[in-house]
Amino acid sequence: MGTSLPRRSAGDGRPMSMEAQLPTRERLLSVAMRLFWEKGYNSTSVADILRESDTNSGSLYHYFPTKKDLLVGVLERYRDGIEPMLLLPVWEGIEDPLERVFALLAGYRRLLLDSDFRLGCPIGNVALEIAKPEPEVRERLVQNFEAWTGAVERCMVEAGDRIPGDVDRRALAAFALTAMEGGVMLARAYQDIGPFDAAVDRFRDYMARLGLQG
Amino acid sequence: MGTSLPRRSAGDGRPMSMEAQLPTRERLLSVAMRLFWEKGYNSTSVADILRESDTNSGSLYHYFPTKKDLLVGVLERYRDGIEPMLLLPVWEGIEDPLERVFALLAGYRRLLLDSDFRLGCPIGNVALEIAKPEPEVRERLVQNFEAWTGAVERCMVEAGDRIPGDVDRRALAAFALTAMEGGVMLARAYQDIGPFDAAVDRFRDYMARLGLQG
DNA sequence: GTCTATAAAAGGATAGAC
DNA sequence: GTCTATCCTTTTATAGAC
Repeated sequence: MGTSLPRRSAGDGRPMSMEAQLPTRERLLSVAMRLFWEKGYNSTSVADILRESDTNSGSLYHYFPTKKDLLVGVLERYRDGIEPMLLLPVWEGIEDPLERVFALLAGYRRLLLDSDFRLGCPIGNVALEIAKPEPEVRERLVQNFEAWTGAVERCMVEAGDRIPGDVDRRALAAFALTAMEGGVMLARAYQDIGPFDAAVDRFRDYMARLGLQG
Repeated sequence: MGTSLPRRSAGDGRPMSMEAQLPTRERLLSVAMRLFWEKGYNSTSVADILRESDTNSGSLYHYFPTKKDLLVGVLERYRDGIEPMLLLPVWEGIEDPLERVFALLAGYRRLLLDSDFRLGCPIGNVALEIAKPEPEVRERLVQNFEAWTGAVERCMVEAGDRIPGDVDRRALAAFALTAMEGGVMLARAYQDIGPFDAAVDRFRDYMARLGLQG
């Protein structure tokens, strides 16, 4: 009995989260993803991660020799989660490719509001937080931006002749990312969704004027 | 003799910088501005600031009871420096208000290139680095963004009927800020000026299409 | 792979003489 | 206002038994 049940008990009175049932390595990544997102990389200590994941130091350093290695693992999970965890939910029931672009932006809007402006883009945070990222980290940041931009670019391509043929789809997708990141930054500083909405409105207006000129 | 000369000698062999001649409080602010910009707030230790400013701990804590107070002072100096230190230099010899907007953006481009992508917008860095800024800090971040946006808005207003009357000048200025911040973030992550140029190009194209449709 | 214990350094901040 | 010395906490990381 109980052979493959989670070996850790909730006997300390703390509520048992879903994270608690994961195997150690996954549990560490899951908790680190959340804490890096909420508090930032530098402001999250290894001790924070050990406590919230109910893991011992020896186990963490068994899987991740340094804190930076843990960040690399987290960035890879963000990257691999863009399709299933970010795009799939916000694109549910939306077929129109251009509507999908704005549904994605609306997802960040929702996140800002639901978190009272504590959560924005986890990649953008790390990108500005770490002044001189080591190559391992920087490469994963770029991979995340590339995956995001690539997905939006495919929407722009699928929009076909609704966008004039001479407009660079890739550049349009990159501009959506730029506007999102800038909008998230300002909304968090102002603690007001206004600057984010303003950025999306300008981007939407740009798209509209592009179309009108086809 | 030597009554009002800087009381600190360069006898330790290190080169004497211009910062070294400032009174203590100014010297601390000057060095902290530079280090927060280069390394970020969290990654700059009080010890770093003391070493680079050749100051004793007691003096720093005499002027700034906590590290956060020092950050507040730095943010106020960034804010007050926007006109004289940022705008005045890049607008030198440029009278056309719309050209001034792009000259400002070109200033950030220059900064990224000259610093090999180590320096971007010091305000944007802090805005994303500090997950839950205390009110004192957050207010100064907003003041910086407001001062920047206000200056660009005045350019848009001065452009008069070159921008159609029904276009919101303030919204246009805010979009310039959004594009700049997003562009700087991506350029630093990619270590490539391409993403920044792409953002400015899209913004310029948007401005052009606005004008054409007046 | 997991556990406890702890090292070793860096962090922000303070005390008290001058 | 400045100086030296130092406190106390937190930090990342390691040792070595199980």
